[in-house]
Amino acid sequence: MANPFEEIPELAEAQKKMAQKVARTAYSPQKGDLIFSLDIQYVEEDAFVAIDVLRWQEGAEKVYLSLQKAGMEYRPRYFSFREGPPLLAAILALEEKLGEKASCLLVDGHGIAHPRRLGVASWLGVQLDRPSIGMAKRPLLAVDDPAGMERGSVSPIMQNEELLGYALRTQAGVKPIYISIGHKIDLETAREMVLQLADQGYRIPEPIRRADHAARAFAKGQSHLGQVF
DNA sequence: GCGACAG
DNA sequence: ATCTTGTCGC
Repeated sequence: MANPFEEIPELAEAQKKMAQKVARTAYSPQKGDLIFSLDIQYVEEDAFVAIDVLRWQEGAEKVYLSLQKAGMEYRPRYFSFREGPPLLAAILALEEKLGEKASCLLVDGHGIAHPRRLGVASWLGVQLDRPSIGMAKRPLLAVDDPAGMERGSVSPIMQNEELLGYALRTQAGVKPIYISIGHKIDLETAREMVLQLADQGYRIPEPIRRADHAARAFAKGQSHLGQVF
């Protein structure tokens, strides 16, 4: 690739169109709601997907593993077209197996805190028409660090006059993570849920950590941290 | 003109 | 994301 930062007009257009479907409606998690937290490790084009399943305010249930294919090569700003399809396929297969659908998705990547407001969390939320939250370890849009060093401190991710997300300090004195709505949720609820899920002293929310660890082991040929389906 | 951008 | 050793710290 001569220039990996080059825009892809057809996909940029698809992003704008899908971004118009993002709903900022409220979602209030209820005790017992099924939450899927997702991560992928890649070995070339093989996508080793891990889905952490938990019930809100009840606790972790299990991690599931599924081998899928990457949607395309990685390109900056087009991450959703690489990681979205394998996540979507794995989610649908798992919901079929469980006979139950997730109430909300927690995704390792951005939601609307994206140049065209279509990060992978929004892509997935719109595809499934389900509440989703984006949670990234690095910013895509410019943002300051939260002024406060205490757990829960935030600073706004702004684009023009619009609030698109927060840099959120999940633990005192650690680097923030970057959260935004994916679909069918409001930013304050997303912030509260992520903070509540990052309750074990780590910067990254527990269910995403579990998915990351399980996907890592799975990609290395081990599946002892989850159930393959 | 050059550099840089989730995972 | 992945490629990769040792090293520091809880």
